[in-house]
Amino acid sequence: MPFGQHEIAKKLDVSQGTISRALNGKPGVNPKLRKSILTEAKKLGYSLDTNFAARSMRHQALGLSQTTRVICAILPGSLDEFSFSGRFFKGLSTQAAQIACEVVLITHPIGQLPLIVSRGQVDGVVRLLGDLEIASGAVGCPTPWISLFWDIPEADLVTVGQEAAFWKIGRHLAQLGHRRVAFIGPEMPLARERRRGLAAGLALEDASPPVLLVFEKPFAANPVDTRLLVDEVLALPEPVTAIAAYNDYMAVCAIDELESRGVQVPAEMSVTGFDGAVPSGLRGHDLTTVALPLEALGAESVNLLHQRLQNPDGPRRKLILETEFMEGRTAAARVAKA
Amino acid sequence: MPFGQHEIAKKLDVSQGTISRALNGKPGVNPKLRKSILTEAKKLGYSLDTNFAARSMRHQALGLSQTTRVICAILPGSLDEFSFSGRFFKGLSTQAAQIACEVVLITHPIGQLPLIVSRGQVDGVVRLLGDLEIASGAVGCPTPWISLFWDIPEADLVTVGQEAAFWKIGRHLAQLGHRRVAFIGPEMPLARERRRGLAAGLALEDASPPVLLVFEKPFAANPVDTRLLVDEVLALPEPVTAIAAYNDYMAVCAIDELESRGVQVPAEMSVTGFDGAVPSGLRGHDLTTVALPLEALGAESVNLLHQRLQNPDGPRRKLILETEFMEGRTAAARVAKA
DNA sequence: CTGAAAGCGCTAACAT
DNA sequence: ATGTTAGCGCTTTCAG
Repeated sequence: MPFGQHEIAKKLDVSQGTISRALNGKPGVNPKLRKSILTEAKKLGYSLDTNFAARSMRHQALGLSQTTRVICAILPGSLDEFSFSGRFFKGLSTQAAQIACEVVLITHPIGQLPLIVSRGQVDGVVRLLGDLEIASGAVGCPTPWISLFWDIPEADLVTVGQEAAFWKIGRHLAQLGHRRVAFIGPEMPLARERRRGLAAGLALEDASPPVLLVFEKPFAANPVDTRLLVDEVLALPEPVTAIAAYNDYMAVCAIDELESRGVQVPAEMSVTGFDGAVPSGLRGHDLTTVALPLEALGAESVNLLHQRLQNPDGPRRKLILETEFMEGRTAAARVAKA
Repeated sequence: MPFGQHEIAKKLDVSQGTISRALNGKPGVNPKLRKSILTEAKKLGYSLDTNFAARSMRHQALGLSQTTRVICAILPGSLDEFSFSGRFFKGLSTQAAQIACEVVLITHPIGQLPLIVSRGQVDGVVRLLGDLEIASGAVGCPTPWISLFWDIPEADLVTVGQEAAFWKIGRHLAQLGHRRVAFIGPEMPLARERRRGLAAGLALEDASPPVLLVFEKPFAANPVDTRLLVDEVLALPEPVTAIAAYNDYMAVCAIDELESRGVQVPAEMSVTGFDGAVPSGLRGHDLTTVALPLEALGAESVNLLHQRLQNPDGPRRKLILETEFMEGRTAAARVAKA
């Protein structure tokens, strides 16, 4: 069914090599002949992409640049991440268009790279690793790639200031009068950065020293573990008045658990999140959180990747973007105890 | 930088053909030798995908099935569609995993197919065409493909019952006492189906005959045109009490316009949408609408595509799924005029 | 300006 | 059981 340059060559009674020259815009083809070749190719629906495999094989043989003009974004597969993915993907696609590239999105088939990546059909990859992959350490990639949020030695990094973001949350809670706060999250380096910022934000000078209690489990960013952590928080002999969650997803799960146990949010317990990407199935919570600059993260990822492709041996780069505090309705002023 | 089977052959001092046989699991290789070949390949990081281009070229030469195990979903590029895309993509990916395929998502580079499609790097395509493409009629595709919602002769169809869905909206509005209703939408075949269902739903037997006023413009599913249509509706000498929009996006835009002109929703004007995919930037409206079965649409698209790939010359198929009416807070009972 | 031919890595048919 | 070879469609070099 597919056909090649030979087909056009036969029709025009020239050699197949000439067709190649004409289609590639190489010099040394009679302008008249070239025009008729281009016409015939269009008529037959032939383009140099028609037999892309052969072409790229030949390019490889000649050590040519082998650029595919395609970038692959790999994101965790859970539906809950998709309000994240939407705006991020928009940023990726828009910026990619600026450098004449396309972006394809794929949710991660765990434990291995997507086929189009392992087959070398993309120039580069932008990737948000999941907790499990970080833990397993299996993060190879045959092309240059950008890591989102996780600082991986072999990849360039695009992230946000974690400490600064949680400092904003801490300060907000402090201003609301909260002095005993629980942090719930997974046992990960990112969680450590976040609670460090939180502690700093809580430590406003003109208030009593804050108490930050940390509740962490290995892979806690799921409903079951979040509920367990919340239960632990509620079982404290001396209660806290606020829970700062590792991310919005955990915050929403925590609110569910609190409400199901009869604890009013924010009247009896303030809850904050992080990332501004509340699962769409759980609307209306109007979470107090810190929003990620999702479009910018996408756009800058493409920028950094592009620079890396231009200069494969350049120094590794890290880009840290700013976050924005979002006041919602899940954190309120601490009420004095009875 | 890339290397081939020849590299392994040299290391083990066998012929390259034997490497090929071993890696492809063909008979006629000494089990011991095979094992050492597999081990060496793994050590060197070689797989049959390493030089995918050469392999698929050879397959083509032999007329083999040429299956890439990759499906491409092409959706309109606007951010506003993404709450749609998320659940739909989830359905696609989940079902694709069942047939050992991967799905990549790409937002549409207008006027041409994505590179991975035109290069023949995917087995099939699932595609939601935009208004403009429908109008321009340029819908070619080198692989089998599924069209979402739009009935295109050359593709299988996965859609929902448009008339039935709007019948539910019409009935709901009728039950709330609305007899004069405006439909706003683009000038498209789908819009005609929708308002036909709407008219039927409004025509409850035990009520006065309804009046359905139609306001359509060529490509009206955007904020500017929606506002203009709403203005036209508000300028009617004899006012309507409800606006049924072509989709949720137009409904949300319409509500914005109404509120900016001091018209209370739903107190003074009821508004309904369609598709259950409210743009995430415009939450909290709690739209009265009909929800699409997005996961099912995705899953069934993959199913149908899979069947088509199994049986390329089978009859064209259309799959029509059911919708679900969602009572929200933007449609209320008609209040008696002063 | 154009044709002829080499050769990219792979698979399978044929030879040993 | 293993080695050898043809040839997929393409780009480029070398002849003419």
